[in-house]
Amino acid sequence: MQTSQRLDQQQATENRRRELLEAADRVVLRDGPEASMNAIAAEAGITKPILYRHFGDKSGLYRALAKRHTDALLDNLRTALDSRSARRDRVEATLDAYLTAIEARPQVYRFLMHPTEDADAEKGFDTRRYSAPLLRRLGEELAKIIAERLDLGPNGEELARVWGHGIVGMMHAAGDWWLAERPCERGQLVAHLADLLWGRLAAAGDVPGSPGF
Amino acid sequence: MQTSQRLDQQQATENRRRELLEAADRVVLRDGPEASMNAIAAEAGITKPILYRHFGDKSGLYRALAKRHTDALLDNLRTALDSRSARRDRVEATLDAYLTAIEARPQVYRFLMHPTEDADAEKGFDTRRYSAPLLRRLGEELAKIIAERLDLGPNGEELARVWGHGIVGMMHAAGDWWLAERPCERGQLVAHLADLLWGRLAAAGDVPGSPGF
DNA sequence: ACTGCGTGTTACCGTAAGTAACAAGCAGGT
DNA sequence: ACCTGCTTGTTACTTACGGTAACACGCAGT
Repeated sequence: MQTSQRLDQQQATENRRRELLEAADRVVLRDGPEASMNAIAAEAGITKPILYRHFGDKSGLYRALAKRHTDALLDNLRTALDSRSARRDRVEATLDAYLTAIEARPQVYRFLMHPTEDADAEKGFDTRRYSAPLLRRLGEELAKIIAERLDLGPNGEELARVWGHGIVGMMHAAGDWWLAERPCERGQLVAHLADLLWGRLAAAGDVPGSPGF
Repeated sequence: MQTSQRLDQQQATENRRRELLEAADRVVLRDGPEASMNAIAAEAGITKPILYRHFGDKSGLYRALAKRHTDALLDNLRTALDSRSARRDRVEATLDAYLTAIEARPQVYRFLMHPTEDADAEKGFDTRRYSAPLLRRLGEELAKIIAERLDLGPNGEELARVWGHGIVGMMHAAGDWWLAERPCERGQLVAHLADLLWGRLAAAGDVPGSPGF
């Protein structure tokens, strides 16, 4: 009968796809995001056209690859956010989880955050096409959580989305810089960022004689 | 005499360089950051090798181009930060200046924020090579201002740097998302972000029955 | 006249993305 | 047995881009 046949086939190609993604992963981890399709195909023991059949084009492959890692990272962050403790502790745990992840595997992180652009550019320039997909997704995800757990009054939906993207951006930029310069311990960075979110910027005093801030 | 000669010549090549940069600017504004060296050369009415003589390689040209725009943007932000008013007003003015800039010229913004990577990758992967130069520079600049104007106690230097990069990242990510989705007016976005920096996240109440945040 | 230097060219190389076009294995139906 | 259709795989190609070599012109100053 052909229906279970079809299912077998479907599963087979999905397995194949998974294998290819794992090979691509190895190459990207080794060579960075600029890995060529040829190199990836070679690692998988095959040649280019098969990759193209499975993933359409390079950005397709990279999207699939990014999804895997993003899903994994999001899981980590969610469990950190769901720990049963005070809000500040949860926020710090989440920041820490993110920083731990990018510290442990900077190549993956670089790949996710600075992807090679699609560059099809269909019509003029579509701004939404040109942003790091991980950033956006994290932002939306955080926005959802904020919106459903915090009482932000009217306009809360909008506020939550702005905050979601803003916080994720803060975390990303600070993490990026920290990873490059290593100016302090991870725990320090987490504390500093939490302080910022907790309004210490607004509360700080001016330096006497300065034009003020 | 050769000394004034030398000066004339030097100025001449600098003028030429400026012309080339302006041509490159036009192309990048038209075609986006993926503009080819050929296209830029054509726009300037010349051919590739001259570009390479002036700028070394593509990333050299792009660095020069980015510097112009970054300088201009930084000027705007600085004057916004220097306005004589309450801290919150100044912060909002700065956010607004940034958002106005990226709104007015999204192509420039895209070029600055999502640059094509250097990818020489000398030794393994040097993380600091792979980040948007504008973000870093803005972060450092803001850190300097924060450090010199706010009294942050011991560790203030480090705190200021973390905050500088964090705030810039927040502004960037939120702006990026806002530019793509246009979920609200600019003024709204500014207010929301300022609220976040002013600690409203910490102060908000839990939704009753939620796992908390 | 010769030298030096900056401007400009054409023609080329290497590499990478992406695409035919074709070959082989393996179901199932007749 | 034979054909059909589908998936997997190949080789060989095109196109485009970054970058470079080699050469030619113009134009100061000695």
